[in-house]
Amino acid sequence: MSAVLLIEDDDRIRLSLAMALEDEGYQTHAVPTAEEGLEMQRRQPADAVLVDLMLPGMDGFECIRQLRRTDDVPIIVVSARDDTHDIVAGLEAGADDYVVKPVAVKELAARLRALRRRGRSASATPAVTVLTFGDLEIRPEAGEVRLHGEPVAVTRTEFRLLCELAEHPGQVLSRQQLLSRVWEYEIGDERLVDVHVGRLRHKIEDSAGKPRHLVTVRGLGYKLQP
Amino acid sequence: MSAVLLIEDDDRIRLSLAMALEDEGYQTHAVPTAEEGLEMQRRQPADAVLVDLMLPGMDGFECIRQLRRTDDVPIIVVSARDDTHDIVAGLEAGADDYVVKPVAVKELAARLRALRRRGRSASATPAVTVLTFGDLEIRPEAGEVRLHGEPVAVTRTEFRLLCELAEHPGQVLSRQQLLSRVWEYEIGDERLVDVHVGRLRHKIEDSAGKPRHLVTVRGLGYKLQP
DNA sequence: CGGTTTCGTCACGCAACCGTCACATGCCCG
DNA sequence: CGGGCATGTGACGGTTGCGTGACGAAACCG
Repeated sequence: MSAVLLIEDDDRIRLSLAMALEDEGYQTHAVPTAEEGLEMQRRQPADAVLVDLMLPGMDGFECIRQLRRTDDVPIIVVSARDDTHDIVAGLEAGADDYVVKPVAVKELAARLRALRRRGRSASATPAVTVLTFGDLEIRPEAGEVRLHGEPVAVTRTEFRLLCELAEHPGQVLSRQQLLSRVWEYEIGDERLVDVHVGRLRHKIEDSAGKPRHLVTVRGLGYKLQP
Repeated sequence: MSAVLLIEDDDRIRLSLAMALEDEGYQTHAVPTAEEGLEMQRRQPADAVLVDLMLPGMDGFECIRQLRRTDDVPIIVVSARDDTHDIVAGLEAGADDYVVKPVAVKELAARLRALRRRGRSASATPAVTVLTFGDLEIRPEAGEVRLHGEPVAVTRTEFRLLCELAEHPGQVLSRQQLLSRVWEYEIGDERLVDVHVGRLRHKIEDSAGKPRHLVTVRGLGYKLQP
């Protein structure tokens, strides 16, 4: 599965294209402006970018140039304008391909595959597994936790606790189990777990009062909701 | 200067396109059949191939597949047929791009440049792997490190440390793992790693206080961020 | 042989983290 | 409705982890 970022201001086209891409098996993020697209790509890089040229605010050409300053991601221009001048300008700005709307999604998918084949191998891409719980991402090998794509600072015990829960999604783990697996205490104060769960919640929950991920099951323990 | 092979059966198009490409600065070989094209590419490989789909004898699809068996050269289909089915089939056969006739030579040239930018395929360039982490480049074989394109003087242990981290981008490596892989100490003072990391940081980070690449993950170890 | 670079060790100090406790809050059930 | 128990939370030392500067030994190089 690969992720695609779609930057297109026309609501109808954006939504329908996004849905069509999802159907083709692409995880799609769609935004209406170049600014949002750049922000998105910075926070959560996609594997390919589709960009319209005529956008409110920053236009597509400038968007491509900005992207190219830091990113080697495949870029396809998807524009209604079909004159040679625009095509050349788009490609010269740094795009890899240029298609004219309306375009069949099958064709887009084929062009994405062609680009991926060709794709640069040199740039370093982390090969880390990601455990996803809604807007919460956990990368065990990277020692990293992200909420809404933003890295969250988590301490070592909190991280181990979170990983332990994440390895058993939706399953309740008792305080005793957690003590034993995270702390390697066979006996100890179970309240210790509460404290760390509490601290963790403030970091990975939008509202610590009403946790959506790290839920307590009264009398039994805690679990991490998918 | 780069050489282009044009495979197109229509005499008028072939000749006019070849001339136009010459004007754009491409050294062009134009042939009317797939068989001749393959022979040509075998004897005198061009840097890019333009191929029509409807050809007498072997058709364009088969021609592309044959080419791809031995050659990683950029291929652009130049066809009169503009339906999705053909486009997808052409790209799936191994082409990198597909344009519909009539096409402006300026556009063709821009697409060739875009492909060349992306190019760098295994067979085209000698494999000097370069690991890129934003503005940081590491060439293991060359024993070279560059920051913002500027070479940075790094000692031998620092270099090996850096390579070890770079080979696992985004992954946390513990001090113990680093000691064992870089120093081949199975036991030893883990603080040794800290010291070298610290020294390395002063060289490859713009601000050693707030490292952007060589990040420490408290309680776990270090990692190199893409 | 003298100077320079690199390496490993050590000690110090700051900052972050951890575990404990005490208290507040909320939930269950009679 | 109210007691009792389970859980949340805030504060507070003690501890640990990490960055850093200094130093001597070893290696390297002219």
